Amino acid sequence: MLTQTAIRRDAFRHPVPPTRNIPPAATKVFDGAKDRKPLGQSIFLMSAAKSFPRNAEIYGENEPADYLYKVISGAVRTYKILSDGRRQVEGFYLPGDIFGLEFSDEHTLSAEAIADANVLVIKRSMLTALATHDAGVARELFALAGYEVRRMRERVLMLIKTAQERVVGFLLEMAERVPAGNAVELAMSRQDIADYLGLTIETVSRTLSSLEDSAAIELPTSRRSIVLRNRTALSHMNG
Amino acid sequence: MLTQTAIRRDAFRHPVPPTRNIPPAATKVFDGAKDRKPLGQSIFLMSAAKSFPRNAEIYGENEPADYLYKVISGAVRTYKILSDGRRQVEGFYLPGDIFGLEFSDEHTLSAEAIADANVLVIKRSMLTALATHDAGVARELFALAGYEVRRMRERVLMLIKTAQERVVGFLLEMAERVPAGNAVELAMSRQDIADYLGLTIETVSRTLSSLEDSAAIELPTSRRSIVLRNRTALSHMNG
DNA sequence: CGATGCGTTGATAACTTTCAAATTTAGTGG
DNA sequence: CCACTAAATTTGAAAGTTATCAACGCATCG
Repeated sequence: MLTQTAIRRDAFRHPVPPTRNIPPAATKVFDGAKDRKPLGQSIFLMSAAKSFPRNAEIYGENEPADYLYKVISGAVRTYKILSDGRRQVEGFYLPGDIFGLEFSDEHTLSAEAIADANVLVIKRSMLTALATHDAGVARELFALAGYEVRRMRERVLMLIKTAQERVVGFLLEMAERVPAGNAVELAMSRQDIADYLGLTIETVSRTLSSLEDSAAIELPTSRRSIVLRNRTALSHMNG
Repeated sequence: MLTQTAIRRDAFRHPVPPTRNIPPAATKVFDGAKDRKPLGQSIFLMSAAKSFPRNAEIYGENEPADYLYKVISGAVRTYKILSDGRRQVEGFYLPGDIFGLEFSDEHTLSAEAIADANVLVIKRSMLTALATHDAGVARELFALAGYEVRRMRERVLMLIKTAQERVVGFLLEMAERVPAGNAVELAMSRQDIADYLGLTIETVSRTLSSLEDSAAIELPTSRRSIVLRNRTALSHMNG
């Protein structure tokens, strides 16, 4: 919808940050992962780079799902708007994360850049073709699907819990995904978090304040940062 | 844990009910499904049959995930027990449904028979081997993972809604999965439903009563049956 | 430095859970 | 087939949690 920069074909030379210790990837199709190889190792070799300004739409629900994406920098959210206007944020994607995986012709979610984002893009038809001849690619695609399933199962588990447990779970999740000590830099707004957790922004805010009161976290003036003060206590609160 | 009958090797001759119009399966790995082929067509050709009495454990969390299962008759639930005793039911599996798909070495969920159940069982190592040589098997496994992802996404969407929306969503889901007109025969108890929807049994019961009061459904004396009286109204309530 | 939007806080209402008890169904044995 | 027991479900009342509506405070950016 909004701007998007030109597509370049030099993905090989892109300063791709080392893929973080994301999901364990399966080494054999449908086999358990013993070794923790980063995901999407060979999937994005032939990709193009693209960038999106803050709040730009990357793809929309019901649009053809012709590409797979990998975040290089910035952050992305996928979401769905319900008929009554509620928004459900399905996931946050940070550098190294892959998003846009679909199993039918159309996207079932929309994707937007939370902050200015650079992403790698690869055509799905290309991947399909590659997977036919390269077992490694097929394996990685399967591993990707597997990672998605596990992530979703954790998400379901989180959504049946109380507000405090959800917020704490979110903080711990983020702390794990952005390993920068105890200072967690959040790319997303409170509203994003609320829509991700199925809560209102007020409840998220109140819960954070309450966590600060109990000395479990600290809320610096820079609102997008949260410092974990007592992980043990937080883990305990996580259910 | 409980009894389990002998394993037979004559799965070919088993009166396998026609796979219902479950998930659309991809025809090409990572490709959208144009044709709606039933899932698990070739996966269970080499399977063994096994039966489990009501409430018997089929597998437990943290046990090695060495098999994939397909329901022939009866019903199965997968679930997880949280540290504080809460139970989260992850899914219900009816005849034709496949369960037990995992992406690591161990089961992340437990599975139990809701009613006396006959299931087909196939070794995962066998599938892995088959998939290496048979692209059809590999495709089906990928499609299965894709179906799981979509199911989970719908589940997440359901869990951010109100109690009434969840219950209505559950009823419509069941009506779709067990196409028997408007009389939905539920295999599971109210407690199972509650744990599936992240609600208490009282809330589920009250919501059903309320739906009956508004003439949207009818609750016959046989408690495991629910008649949908007004699907339009129900769909409207579904959000 | 002031507008502007994001985030926090307060008060109240709505919803869901909890605790308790009443009903009803499914089984069992006579 | 009926009475009886145990289990499941429903219903009621009160408490607890989260949402809603409203106002205020405070970063961010022009």
